[in-house]
Amino acid sequence: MYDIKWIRENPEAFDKGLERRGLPAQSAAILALDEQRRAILIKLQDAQSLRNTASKDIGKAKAAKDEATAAKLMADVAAAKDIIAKGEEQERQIDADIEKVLSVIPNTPRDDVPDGRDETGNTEVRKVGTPPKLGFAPKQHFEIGEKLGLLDFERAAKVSGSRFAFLKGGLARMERALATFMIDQHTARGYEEILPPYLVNRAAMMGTGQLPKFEDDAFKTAGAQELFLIPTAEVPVTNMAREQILAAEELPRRYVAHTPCFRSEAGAYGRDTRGMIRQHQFDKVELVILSKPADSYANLELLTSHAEAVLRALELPYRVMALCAGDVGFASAKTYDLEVWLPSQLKYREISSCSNCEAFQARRMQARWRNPDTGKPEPLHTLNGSGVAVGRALVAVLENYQNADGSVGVPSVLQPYMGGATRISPLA
RNA sequence: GGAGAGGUGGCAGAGUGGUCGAUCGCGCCGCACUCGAAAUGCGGAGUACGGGCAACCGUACCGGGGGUUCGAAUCCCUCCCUCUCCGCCA
Repeated sequence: MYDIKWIRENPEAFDKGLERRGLPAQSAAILALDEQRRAILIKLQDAQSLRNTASKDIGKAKAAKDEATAAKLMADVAAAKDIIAKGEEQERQIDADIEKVLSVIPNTPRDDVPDGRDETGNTEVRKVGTPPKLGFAPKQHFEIGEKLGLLDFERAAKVSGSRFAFLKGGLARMERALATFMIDQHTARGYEEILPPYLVNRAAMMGTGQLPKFEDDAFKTAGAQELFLIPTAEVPVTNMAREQILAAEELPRRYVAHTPCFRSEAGAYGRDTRGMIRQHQFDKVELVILSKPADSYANLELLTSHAEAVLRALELPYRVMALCAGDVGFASAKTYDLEVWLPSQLKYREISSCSNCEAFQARRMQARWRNPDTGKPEPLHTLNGSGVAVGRALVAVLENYQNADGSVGVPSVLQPYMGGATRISPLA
């Protein structure tokens, strides 16, 4: 969400940001609404002011038993009331109009974000590790899992539908081991472990920017109480700061949360239909940082390096991509994606996305800090990143650690979490 | 699910129709005293929006929304939330 004052003062920068995202300029239309709003406000407040002073004088006149003056003043107030009622209605309307326009405008990409319309404009920042030489034709992760008898999409289709899976035995355990390992690694670096609600209200979804624009992507409860299944732990965890004013000493706050994530994948028909790459439900370990604005880009580098550390520890080859202006998410000003190597696809695939949303989400949820330089509450900066997607990490381990005989090696850092097992074999 | 009690500024807690954006206390900031600190004294301090070059002025906000009234933190309706007891339950 934009600060309308900022648009007023920086209309060119605002339109430039929209243009970089491939959207038409909107500052003129928004500022016209803003002017209308102020004209309405001035009228309304004048009338309210008149009513307030007259009402006080009525009190005084009555106390002085001056009924004639009181009666005259009451007539004045009656006249002002009509203006007030109309003005309040107009203000409500114009506020709603402005909110409607602003709430669907994405964040401005930061200057150092590369130009580009879509993912083809993303640029590689660095590449770490080398793809394994397997010496045989690599299988896809779902072939490996099904052959082991530990991954079952057909049963899941009967129970839940497409894009769900049952994990069994060693695979289920490895998923759990991955998540626990990741959490342990992040808490050791000072992140506070959070177990948040998996259902959130509309305001929370608005706060982080999933709503109002992307309602189709979310699962929603059908009962009397409207709740959304979280598409990422970013939503509940970032919203912990909603309507708070944090002291400067409390920043940065670093949180790690392991949760299931639920996505309708409404626009993904036909993409990644087989396997676990794109599911309606998947687990993710999420990192969230609440930062002072001045530190937020240093924190983005740090956050990204912490997500990378997971892949390094698992010895999975990956690369870091800087998303271009046309590809950064709605709420983000700058995003790095981590992409992990999948031998069966001979491709790097997204496994983490690390974003600095600057004040965009903070303004939506009124998350502030008290700036000691000004003494005033100001929006803080919010960052989030996957550290990392657990389901996709499992996919990457299956493919990169597969053996010719169909078994799968266990990365050494995971072995302590799996009772010392060094490989996954079929269920006995 | 049933019964009751509440939601007021960073915290705690007054305020039941007018001069209340709101007493007092704690905490916070500044100043004085002190070598320094503590204690004490004096002073300051909410948030948002609008107007103004500024000093400053105005408007709104006492859980949300609506109503009564010339005037609402205070009265009425409604919704939400919290707490206590009972029931049920992992």
